[in-house]
Amino acid sequence: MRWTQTFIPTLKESPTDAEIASHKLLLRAGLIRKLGAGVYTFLPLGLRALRKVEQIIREEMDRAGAMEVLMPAIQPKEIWEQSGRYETASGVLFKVKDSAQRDWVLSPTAEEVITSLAANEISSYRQLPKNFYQVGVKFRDEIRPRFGLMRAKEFIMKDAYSFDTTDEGAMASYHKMYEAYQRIFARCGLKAFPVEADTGVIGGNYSHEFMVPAETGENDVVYCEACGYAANLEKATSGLPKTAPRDIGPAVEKFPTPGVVTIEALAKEPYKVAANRQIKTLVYILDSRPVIILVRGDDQLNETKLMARTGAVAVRPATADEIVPLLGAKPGSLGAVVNVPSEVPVYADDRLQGANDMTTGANEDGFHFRNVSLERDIKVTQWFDLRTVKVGEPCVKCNQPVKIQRAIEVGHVFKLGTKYSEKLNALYLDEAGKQHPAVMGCYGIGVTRTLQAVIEQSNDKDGIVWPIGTAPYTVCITPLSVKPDSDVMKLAEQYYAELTAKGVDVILDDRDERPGFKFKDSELVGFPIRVGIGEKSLAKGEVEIKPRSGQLIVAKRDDAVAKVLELVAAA
RNA sequence: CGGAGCGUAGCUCAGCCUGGCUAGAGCACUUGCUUUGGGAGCAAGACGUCGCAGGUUCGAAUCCUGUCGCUCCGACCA
Repeated sequence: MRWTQTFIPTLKESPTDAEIASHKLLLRAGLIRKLGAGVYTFLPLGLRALRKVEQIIREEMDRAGAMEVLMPAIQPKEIWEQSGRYETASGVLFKVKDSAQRDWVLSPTAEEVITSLAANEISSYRQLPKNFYQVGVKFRDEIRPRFGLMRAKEFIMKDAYSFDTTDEGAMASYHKMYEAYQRIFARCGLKAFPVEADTGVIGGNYSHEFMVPAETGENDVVYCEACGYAANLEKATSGLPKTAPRDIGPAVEKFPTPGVVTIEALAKEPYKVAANRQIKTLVYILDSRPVIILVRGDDQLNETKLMARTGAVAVRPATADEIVPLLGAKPGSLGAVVNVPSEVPVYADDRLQGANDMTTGANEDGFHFRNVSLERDIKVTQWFDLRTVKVGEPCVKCNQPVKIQRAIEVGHVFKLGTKYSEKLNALYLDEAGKQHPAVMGCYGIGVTRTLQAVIEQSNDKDGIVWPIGTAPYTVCITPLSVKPDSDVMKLAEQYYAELTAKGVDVILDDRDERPGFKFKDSELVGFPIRVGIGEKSLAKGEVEIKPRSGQLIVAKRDDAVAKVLELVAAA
């Protein structure tokens, strides 16, 4: 491709709405343009990079035995109601009506469609296992689109769905995808690693996310350098011991605490109750039903765990107006010792199990109880792991201190089980003629997000530093004179023809611009290899090869193509 | 949805508080000349419903009301 024949609108300054490096560079390097919040046009260069990522994904999915299909992005409301997700995923579903007032969903994912297909087309164990995938546009009614392609209303996703006869088969399918994902991200030039993950409204019981470490990510990953344990903070547990029991008096004791409504205030003079000897009492509304939640004073409730443990679809903290009539006191004086309505369940964090000598609110403004025993004084409906892990806690597997890292989620694999196949009747007959639901898995990769993650991970002060696998063009030939009959331009044309014939993606910067301008542009866009041809060095029979991330190489004019091919092969 | 902020040329922004003649700068763009190994110089030029609607006023980019869009923080997040 010749630079003058494509469209690469680079910007010296970055538009104000870009906040993070990768978003700025996507705009500045002329890869994308914004149409509206979370909605972007891919320009020629951006589309080429996107296609590279897609191509890698297709090759690895095919290699792993999956088949490509293409499913509708417009889906009837009914199948979403059948799976139950019309309600549970309601917050992010794009819902539309056609002119006949029929309801449709713009697809955020395709479990319903593929499972309907399997229900109709697959009837025998002889047809299994199968894994279908597609690459296409997905929609999500993001409340707040952010960071360019990272969190958009419309994006490209690769989604795959496996069907097996048995749980073991499903695990095998899962692992094939898990391995394919590792290959895909490595080929994209990304440092991505798998972590244990929550399954959210997709459902299922086993799941990993593929994370790219980045401070601008929207996830926190807990990991242990000693043993390799890694989990999303929403899922992670640690090896902290339970609260140590002590010798205590025979009964709880009420004491006045006027104006004290925080853990911190109670920890100070004159009360001096350490946070780890306090019970934090929270009231939440789980699917419109109030519950009391107890965690230790120095712990934070993890709302994702709360949803996962209770199966709730929507959780939110109760408001003060809801709490007062329920427990008789305002937040800050709440507890679960007395005055707990019998229909309100009490869920307590495991770490409080067996704890005593604790202090908690008395459900009376301005009063607390001390000398509280969880066992003796509180009727706990159910114990759960509900707390959020903190940096430095002992690893749940090996007891070494864990670390926490921000990260971008680029892929997610789920073992779904039979949740969808049961609801949508994807049944098969086994050898004995007995009917079973297929055991499913689903596997997503955010393609556009992956592209941006590559840029977020690979850039410097001058611009993007494309890994060779995802670069829109691998080589940029930069003649410093573009006069058609000049030796410089003739050689540039020759290199262009030779490299193109060898299957290398080459762009020839044939713009009649000053050298500095062209150099800056090629570095901003980030082509992995630049071949510079100038009159002065050519007079000595030399040209310059500049890897974007390495030292300048001076090559003889007749060796340059071989040298470039060598660099491409080595990458 | 709660909080904060911003909408003026393709981009970055000034002007608004304290209303006043013809709405500005830099970059980008067009033409010419010069320049030619790290985002050139000079000259000339083109580009604006000042987000939109209404109001106040002799007069509104500027003040008021409404509305739409965008950004950030929070909530949310397959």
